Amino acid sequence: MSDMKSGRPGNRVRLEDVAKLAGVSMKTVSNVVHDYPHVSATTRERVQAAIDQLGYRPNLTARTLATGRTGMLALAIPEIDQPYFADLARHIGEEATRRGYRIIVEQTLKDLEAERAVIRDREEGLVDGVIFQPVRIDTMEIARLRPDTPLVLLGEGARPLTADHVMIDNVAAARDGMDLLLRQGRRRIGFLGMVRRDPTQSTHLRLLGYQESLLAADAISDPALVVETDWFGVDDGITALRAALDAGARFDALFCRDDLFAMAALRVLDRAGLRVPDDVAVLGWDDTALARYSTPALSSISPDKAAIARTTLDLLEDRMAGFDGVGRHRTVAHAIAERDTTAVSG
Amino acid sequence: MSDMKSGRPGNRVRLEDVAKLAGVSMKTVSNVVHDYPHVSATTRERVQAAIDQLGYRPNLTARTLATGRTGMLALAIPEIDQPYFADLARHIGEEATRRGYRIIVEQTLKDLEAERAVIRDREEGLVDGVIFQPVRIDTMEIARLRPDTPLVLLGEGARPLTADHVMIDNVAAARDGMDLLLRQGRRRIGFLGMVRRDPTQSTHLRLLGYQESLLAADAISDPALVVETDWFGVDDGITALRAALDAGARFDALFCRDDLFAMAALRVLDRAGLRVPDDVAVLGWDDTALARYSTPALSSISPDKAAIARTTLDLLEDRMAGFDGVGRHRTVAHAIAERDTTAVSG
DNA sequence: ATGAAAGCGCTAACAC
DNA sequence: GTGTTAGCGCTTTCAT
Repeated sequence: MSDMKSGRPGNRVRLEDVAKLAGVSMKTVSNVVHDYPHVSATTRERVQAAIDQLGYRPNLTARTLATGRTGMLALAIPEIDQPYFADLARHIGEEATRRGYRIIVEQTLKDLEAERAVIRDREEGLVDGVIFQPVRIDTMEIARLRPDTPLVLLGEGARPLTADHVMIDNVAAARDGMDLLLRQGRRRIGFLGMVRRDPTQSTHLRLLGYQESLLAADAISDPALVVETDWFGVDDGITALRAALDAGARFDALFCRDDLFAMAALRVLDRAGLRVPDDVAVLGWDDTALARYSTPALSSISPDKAAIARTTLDLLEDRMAGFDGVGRHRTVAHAIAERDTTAVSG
Repeated sequence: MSDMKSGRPGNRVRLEDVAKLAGVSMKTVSNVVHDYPHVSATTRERVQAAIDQLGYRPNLTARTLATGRTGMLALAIPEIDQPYFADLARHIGEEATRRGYRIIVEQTLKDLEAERAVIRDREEGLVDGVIFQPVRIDTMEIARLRPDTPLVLLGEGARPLTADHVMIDNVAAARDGMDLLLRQGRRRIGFLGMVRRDPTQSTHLRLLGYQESLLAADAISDPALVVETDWFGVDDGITALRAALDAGARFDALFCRDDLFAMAALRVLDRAGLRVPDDVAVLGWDDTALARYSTPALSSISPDKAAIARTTLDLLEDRMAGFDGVGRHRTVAHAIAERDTTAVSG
């Protein structure tokens, strides 16, 4: 009942209070807090007792100011509720916790100004490092800024020479997915999700792999099989695929830019009375919850998200430790999660 | 090429550097930075020029130490990649940004120790407030701790008198969902997802609403219609529902504890050759991406997540402004997103 | 093994 | 309108 003044700061227990109570100097308390070995057992005990009695917790802000380390990392992504980014955040969050960092999530909402803010905020000393999946911002704009804070880029967007980069090999992954479909004897394989004006490179790279595979397999490569969309997302996918079918397009498989477009495919195909996978196989990308839990379960290109998280943190910790070489690009493994939508009938 | 010493802190531009260059005092620079009105135009200009030339950015940590405000909020949730929490994080993140806060995401992974850490960390001055959806931790354990930092609780778990609380009326929402099903003439309505040893109250409350509706409508209330599961998640749901069907249970509707169990229902019903919604209607809870994008599209109880975010921030800002009354409990609106799985046939 | 004191960069009260 | 200065709470040489 003593200091219940609504919990406002100001009446918090400080290092000095502990020192006073224990009858030692601040340095000694600090030593105990940090498990510094050269402290006599009795002193340690006395100090610990004072800490417990007072319920002392070090002020992290003051520590940050004194040490220059915040112990925080920024994770800047377009939208946390997009299944892929939710998965990514989970993995990066876990890996960060494992290594003793906290994560500040910055949603850019695919907005250019918000992405610029991410880059600028690096300079305010709030975080030790930044993990950033840009969508809109230009490579050179990132490169131009002072490298005040370690930065690792994710995805296929901007890739300035000054920053590290983690991604999967989109072209190779697309080819792997296509090869699976081709091995099943699928020949009229459509590409769903050729997003017009996609500010990132991803769509382009995946389409490239799609084309390469088609060429190598002597399968049908027809512009009519490539379904363009106005933008990302299930609704755009539904509209576009429906229009394509109405226009007479026929597929025996759909290679989708991501799981969201694959969900669109499942919806439209179902409405059109086409069976999956018997009439049309469907392959998604990102291996999100959507893929695992849909019926039929969606096969999907599966980036190794845990590896992305590990690699990202590795690179970032290098930078935080002072490494300042030219930007490194790391390619992380991918696999194909084979489920119902590419099952071989029979 | 001057201070390119790898961007390590220490050689950052400080307020004092700006003051020196502009030939004014720190206070004046501070005034300019904060848009303090009483600064002569010429002075302001000169200072701004110095700021731009040096690329000065205020050190947020120092500001925090001086003001006691961090401008950060902690969002502690079980798992960011669970669709409901991803949605929630999106809304809370947007609302927080709107009000000028950043969000630190703390994943507790439904782990008791991690939840305790959340409560303890409040005391380290890292954040101005905490938004916390507990799963394991005991009410009294939360109540016992010093209320050093404003706290708002989410969900139906612990509800100490000392903390504010935001939730939807689970019993009423369950009844609303059941009434929809009953109006359609469904009589053998099952409850999928009676999670054994659910550490939260949610399952219990939803089941309560389910029963109340059944009773009020003189519909069939049969323990065999309540499908128990070992734990949360699609896989547990699939196992449990399959077993129930094998054991002879028959439903014309499934009221599911959440969208994950509803996805399980769609999978199992499909495999069993039962049509949705003609043979069996399915209703989920949380209105996540899973519901919107599945085929058939899942009807789902829809908590007003934007309202949850707004209300939560309102309460938190009250507390941060010094309010220290007894814990307030706010009930937020819910609706039913009606989609294919409860569509009326014909 | 422990203590004293000088910062870390900013804010805000108080002077001028 | 602008300058001085004393903190905010911790870390960290440098003594002892």
